[in-house]
Amino acid sequence: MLVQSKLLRLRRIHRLLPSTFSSVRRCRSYSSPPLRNDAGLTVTQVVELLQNPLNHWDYDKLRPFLFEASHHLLHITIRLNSIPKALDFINFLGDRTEHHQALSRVFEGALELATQHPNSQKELLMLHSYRKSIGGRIALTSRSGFLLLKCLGKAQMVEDSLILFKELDSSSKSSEICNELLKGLFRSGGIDGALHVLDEMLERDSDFPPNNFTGEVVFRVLGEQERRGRSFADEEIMGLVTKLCEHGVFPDTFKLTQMITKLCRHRKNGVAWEVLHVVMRLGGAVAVEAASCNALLAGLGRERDIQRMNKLMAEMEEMGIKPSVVTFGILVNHLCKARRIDEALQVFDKLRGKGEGNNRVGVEPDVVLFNTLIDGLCKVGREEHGLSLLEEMKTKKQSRPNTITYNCLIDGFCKAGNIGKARELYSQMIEEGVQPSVVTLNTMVNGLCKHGKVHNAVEFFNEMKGKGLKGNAVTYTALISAFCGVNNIDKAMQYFDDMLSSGCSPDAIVYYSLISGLSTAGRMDDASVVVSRLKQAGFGLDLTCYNVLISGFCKKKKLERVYEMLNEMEVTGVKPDIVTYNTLVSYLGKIGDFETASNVMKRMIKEGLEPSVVTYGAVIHAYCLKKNVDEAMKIFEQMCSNSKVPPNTVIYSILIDALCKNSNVEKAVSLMDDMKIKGVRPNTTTYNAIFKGVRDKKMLQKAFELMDRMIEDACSPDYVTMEILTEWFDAVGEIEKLKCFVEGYPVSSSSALSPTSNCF
DNA sequence: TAAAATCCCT
Repeated sequence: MLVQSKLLRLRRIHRLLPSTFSSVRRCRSYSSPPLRNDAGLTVTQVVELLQNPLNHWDYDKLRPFLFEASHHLLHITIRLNSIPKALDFINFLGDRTEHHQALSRVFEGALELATQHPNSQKELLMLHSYRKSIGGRIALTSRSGFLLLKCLGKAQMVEDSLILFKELDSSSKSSEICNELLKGLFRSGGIDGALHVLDEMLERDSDFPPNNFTGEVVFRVLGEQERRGRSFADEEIMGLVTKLCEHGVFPDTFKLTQMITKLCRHRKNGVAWEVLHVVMRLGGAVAVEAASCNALLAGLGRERDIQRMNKLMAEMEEMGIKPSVVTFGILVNHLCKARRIDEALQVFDKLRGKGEGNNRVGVEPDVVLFNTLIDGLCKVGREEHGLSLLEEMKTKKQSRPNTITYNCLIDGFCKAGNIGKARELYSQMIEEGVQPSVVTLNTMVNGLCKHGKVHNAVEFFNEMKGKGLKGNAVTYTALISAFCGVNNIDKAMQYFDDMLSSGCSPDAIVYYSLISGLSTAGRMDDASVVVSRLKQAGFGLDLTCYNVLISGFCKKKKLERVYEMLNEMEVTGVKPDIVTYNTLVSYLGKIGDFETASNVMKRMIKEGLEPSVVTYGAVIHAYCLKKNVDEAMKIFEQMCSNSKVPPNTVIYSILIDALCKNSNVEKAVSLMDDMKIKGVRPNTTTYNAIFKGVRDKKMLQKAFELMDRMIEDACSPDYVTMEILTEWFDAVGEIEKLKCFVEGYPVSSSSALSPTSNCF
């Protein structure tokens, strides 16, 4: 009976323990009032007693402390001020009593001493190992559990943490302890364990509900960019946020924004939306500020989700969440990217107070907003309007034009072909003291290259190098593509080497442009070298790159290399598209391998790819090469009746050429008429084919008629046309008509006007 | 400490 009542009393004391944290801290000054046990000894006297060697310790004098006031043992242990002595004390008592509370208190004291130690982490771990070595016979107090979990968490000892947590009885568990465990588990990537602990904390009427520190830990982890171990499932994120908010624990603006940003970056707009709305619903405008909404708006904008952007903006207004200048920046950017530039300008005018309701929002447009608009205007060819905004910026202190402002405008004028204005803007920015960046350099170089001024581009680049501005992968891509474009492959290769030796790190695109240039030039060996260099640099080929290479190898009739590419595509998981199949079908048709060509087409259809006009063209071309024009015409008829893929200019040209070569000029002429009816515009190649046919059949009148039609179609003759017609017209004495034709006058004798009079 | 703007390949 007596023992039982004592135990009960002890348990009551025990329950008070979490609140003794602060008193423990106060004890560290070792100035607690003298406490006396039943044997008349004060705490100070006991501490003195324990300073004696171990064999002088008197258990009987100590005993009352063990039962009457075990919490005094904590003070005594701390005042020993020595961890080895504390351990002696534990061993001494452990040999003499079964009383767990006493041991627990002394152990707690030892842990407190360890936290004071300069190398506290090591000492705490040592005490943990000690406790483990005696089989965990020492029960843990709440404070002990807290200290040990904190240290195990730091040491990332997940297993030990979990075991320790399980050992704690539920009355010793507290929110603080759970938080420490969570922190440790998250630190070592043990999400599953952490979620389990959180489940307990988040239960209804939990003894250790989540507090703000729990929120700190959990929300920080949810917002982290990358983490080891597995990441959270969408439902887990939603569940945690919802339940924590239901317990009144909300993320701060920073963490909420970070969480939403992360979700949006991982293309999880749906979850991001839900998260924000849970916090909005449970916490209201106090818990959600514009920054978090901005993060979601930006994510929605990236996915072009206009509807939800509008909905969120409306909700912000309804809840009284004040939009910031960034909010409007995102909105304007989105409208510009959707090419809805006039709506963007309307929003902008509202901010400037130019529209109706003078600036109700109280947000001044900043540099970014101006830049966004200027870029938007330039991208739709309204660079002059952009220029007027530049002037407006110059008059405002808070939004002076910066490098990006000029970059946008320079690019706009370059793309519009106004290189002169682009150069002028460049000089202007230098005059205004706005520093050009590598983007400025790239924009100018690319603009000059795209307008046939490769030499000027090189000059500009060298000039900038002299000013200490280095080029990057983008600069070299522009130059390499330009030199490939004018078939100066050696120069392109030289720039590629320059790039590598100048220490510029190439991106995948610069490799792609060189591979494409080399392949189109038929230099497949060089292309292969670049491919292996690309792989060495850790990049992979993409679909278009494979297509370009396959096409190059086909032209060189290197079938084994084509198959090599196709195999590689399969291994690396790059799925062939219609372009790949068309290239193959076209090649197989040209070498006359109809069987393989038809197998490839079957596979293409099996893969769910519909034959395109190019596929039909390849097949028709193949039949024509085999002099099987009848079969080619049959396919053509099929295309005409199946309106899904109507024949285009190329298909007509192929057939007209083949019919003419097959001496069926009448049919070819009727196809020309068919084109006119169907509204398919012939090009120079088409006319060259039919001219050859009518020349071989000496159908002079038909030739005149076609010449007039060629002029009507605004299609100009090239050197092939002239070759076909000159000798023939010379022989039949009609060379004057050819002159008229070249000048763009009608020549058909059925014309009412006298053509010759017009010619001279 | 998080949220909006510029340049390159097919």
